[in-house]
Formats: sequence, C-alpha cells, structure tokens
Amino acid sequence: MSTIDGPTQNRLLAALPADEQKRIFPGLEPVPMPLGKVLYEPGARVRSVYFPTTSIVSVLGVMKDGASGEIAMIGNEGMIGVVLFMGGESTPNRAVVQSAGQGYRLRGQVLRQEFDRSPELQHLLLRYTQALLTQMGQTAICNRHHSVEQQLCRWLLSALDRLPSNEITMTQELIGHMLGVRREGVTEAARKLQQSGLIRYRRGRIQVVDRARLEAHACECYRTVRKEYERLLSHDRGRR
Amino acid sequence: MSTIDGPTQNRLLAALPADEQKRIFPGLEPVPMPLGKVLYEPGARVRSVYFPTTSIVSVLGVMKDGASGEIAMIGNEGMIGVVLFMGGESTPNRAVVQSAGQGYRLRGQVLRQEFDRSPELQHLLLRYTQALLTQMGQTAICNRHHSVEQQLCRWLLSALDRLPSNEITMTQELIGHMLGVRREGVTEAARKLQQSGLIRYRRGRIQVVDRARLEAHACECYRTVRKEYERLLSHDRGRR
DNA sequence: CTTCGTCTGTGCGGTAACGCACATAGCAAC
DNA sequence: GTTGCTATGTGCGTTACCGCACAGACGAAG
Repeated sequence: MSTIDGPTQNRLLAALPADEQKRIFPGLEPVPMPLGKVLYEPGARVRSVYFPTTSIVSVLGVMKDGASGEIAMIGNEGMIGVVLFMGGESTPNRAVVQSAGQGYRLRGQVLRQEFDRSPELQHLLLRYTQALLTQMGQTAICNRHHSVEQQLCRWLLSALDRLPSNEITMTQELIGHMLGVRREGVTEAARKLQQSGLIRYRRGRIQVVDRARLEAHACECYRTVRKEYERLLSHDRGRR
Repeated sequence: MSTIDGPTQNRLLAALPADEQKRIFPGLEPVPMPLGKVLYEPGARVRSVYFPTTSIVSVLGVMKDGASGEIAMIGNEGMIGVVLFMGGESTPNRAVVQSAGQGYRLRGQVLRQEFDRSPELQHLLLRYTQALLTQMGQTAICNRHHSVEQQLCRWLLSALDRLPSNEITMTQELIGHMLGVRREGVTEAARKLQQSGLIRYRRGRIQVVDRARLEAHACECYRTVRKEYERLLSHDRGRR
C-alpha cells in the first residue's frame, strides 16, 4: 500500500505489475548497505541480486596493478547482478557500495525463476540492462575524450540523481578511484568548480549549489546517458 | 549440412539447436558488408540484426564535435542489434563495417518472435549480450589507463581473432578513429611495434608477425575480454 | 582542549598525447 | 611513366595529467 517506503522506493521494483510484486516482495530481504561493502568480487559466483533504495553502488573495473575505474553507477533506478538472468554466473568486475544507505536483497534463484515465468519482468529487466549497456559505452568514450573537470561534473550529477538531497558524502580520494584519476586531480577540479560557485565542499562532503551550471560544465555524456535511462525506463514500457 | 560455409560460419548461428536453425535460417539473407557501411545510426530505429561471417563491425560512440571511439568490436562470434530483444528500439551509438566481408541479415520481427518462443535461443543471446557488456566495461577502463601502444596491440589482436589470415586491411587513420586517438599516435605506435618485429605494415595493411609477443605487449584487457568470451560462449551453454 | 588519523592544498619535474604543419611515399588510373 | 590522391613520417610547441613530496587543516575520540 505504501508507495514511499519499502521496496517500491526502488524504481524497478515499483514498476512491476501487482501480481508480480506479490510473488517477488516476500523474497526481498532489507539489508543495510554501508560504505565500502563489496557486493561481488571479480569472477565470484553471484548468488543474490540487490535493489538499492537509498544507497548507491559502483561497478568497478580493477586492474592487476590496483588501478581502477567506475564502469557503472547504480542507485534506486536499477539493480546489481544482471548476470544472474543474463546467464553468466560471474563478471570480471567488482561491485562496491559507494554511498551508504538501504537496499533489498533477493536470492538469485527466485529472480531467475520469475524471470523465466513472467514476460513483464523479463522485458523490464532487459530494458534496464540495455540502459546499463548505454552507460558503460558512454563511460568508455568519456574516459577517452573528456577532461577530469568535465568528468567530475558528470559524476556529481549522476550521483545527485540518485540521492535525495543536494549533498554527496564522499572523499575526493574515493572519487579519484571512481574516475580512475589521481586524488590531486579531483582536488584541483573541485577547487575550480567551487571558485566558480557551482559546488561547495568540505572534508568528505560535496554540496551542489548550482545544478544548472554544473550541467552546462559537464560533458554531453551525462545528458546522453540520462536521456537513454528515461527513454528506456519510463512509463511507456510494455510498448515493445 | 555444410559447416564451413553459410550461416554456420557465424558462431552464434552455429550454436543454435537444429530445430531452431530450421526456423531461423530461412529468414537469413546473405548481405555484402563493404567497408564503411553503416548498419545503424544513433537513435534510429533498428529493424534488422546482422550476423557477420567474414566481416567485422565496430560499434562507435560519437560526440557532437565528431570525436569518436570504438566501444565494441563484433565479428563472426556475435551479432549486431541486441537492442531488438533487449527492448529498446535504438541505441545512441553507430555501427559501421570496419573490415569488409560477408554477413547475414535477419528481420527484427523474426528474431523477436523466436526469442520469445525459444528458451535456448534466448539463453544463447543473453549470454552473448553479457559478453558484450564485459567488452564495453573493459574498454572503458582500458581507455582510462593504458597507452596508445598497448591499446593498439589489444585492438590488433581483437581484429585478428575475427579474421582468417594474419593480415588486417585498415589504414592508421581509421584505427585512430576506432581508438579515439590521433592518427599520428597510431603511426608512432605502429612504427615501434614494427621495429620490435611484432608487426609489418604498408599503406593500409598490417601484418601480425609475432602474435605471442604482441600479446605480451598488449594490456591485460585483451585477455580479460577474450577469456570472458570463451567462458560465456563455449560448449557449456545450457548449464545455466 | 588536545591528539591523532585522515583528508585536502600545493608545488614541481616528468611524460604521454595533442594540434598543427609540412614532407615524403605508395598506389591506382590514365 | 606521369599524375594525383591518399596514407604515412616527422618535427615542434602546448597541454593535461601523473607521481611524488610535504604542508596544513578538519573533525572525531579521548
């Protein structure tokens, strides 16, 4: 009945038809998602999927030498663990909680069963996976062509879209790991943005002051991905 | 009956169960895939899918200012147009033939119908899509962390895996567009590789002389992606 | 209030890749 | 062989980012 709290805070879960919700919601287990919690490791078998509600999760590519980079950011618009219905049992990536909050866990077996049974669920999750594909592809060319400053803007906006307030709790060091750049590079970019009055920050917290101008500063990648998410995951599902 | 020529030269089509082949093969239309042919444009509705046999197709991200970069390379191991069964009707990317050859076209409607009817086809294509996801994610962090020289090695090896000979027909200018770097950067990297005896090249042609050492020169991304393709698309499908 | 660990600010030399300009060389058409 | 187009070679100044080093500043815990 509640539409503000509970599983329906996750937009994928909320978009399910009522009868499907009846079958899935009982299997959902609310879990805390503390900062740094690892949801899955590269190559490890994925046994559960996660639906963030108030948390944000990063999917990171990690190199042998420890270098890393975010290839996808997932909040209450999505889920972690698409491999479960895609048929691989693992991925070469790591999923880590990037912004603390809540989420729901569902056993993989349950999801797979329902995925095979319900065309609506299937279509919804596949459309979501396509959105994920788009995000990854755009990240690839963004990493190639855009400056740290532009990418920081993009990243802040993406995070903001998944948070209730205009404040992001995150150290510059961590942002560096996400963007795959030096911490100092983040510091310098952040300083410039603050001087221009787009953001304000202090130790581990970044406040977005002027969202419109931040968007203007970001590279086109942000809008491209966002538009695609809206197109794929808004009301008109079922059109297929 | 033939396993060398025809549709079964594409490994996805070859992996289908016999009864599924019976339903799909009649709909396949052999098409030439000349260099530069555009299979789909950003945002345009995708109406057919393509199964390369002897050709290679690049999925490119393109920016407003014309800058570009390859986010996936697809040969006879895969197909172009996963959006058709993923449920989006378009993507923000462009698909272009990168190495001329042959392929098969299939009307999207036919594929969708069979996708919904046959669990085997569905599982096969979803596993393939996961491989694609992996490739894109790895491209993203590769673009972030590795040198032009390393990336050129990776790219050459990926192309080689999809070609029958050890020669790649491709100008350095085009490779530059794929990698999203300057043509001169490619020239310099190629010169180094030639001096080290890994490749030999002339106007529009690159010959790989020492594959083993080329692999040693490439970044880990090549192996990561390749392994994942093997894991996801080899014999053990149906294990799910 | 003090302490201490962590986060942020800043400087500096080094390097990879860029943008541009122009020279040369391969190849196809005539 | 000559011509003309396109691909490749090379140099040069500029820029963005790196790696490292260390100073300073915040804020939680005592």
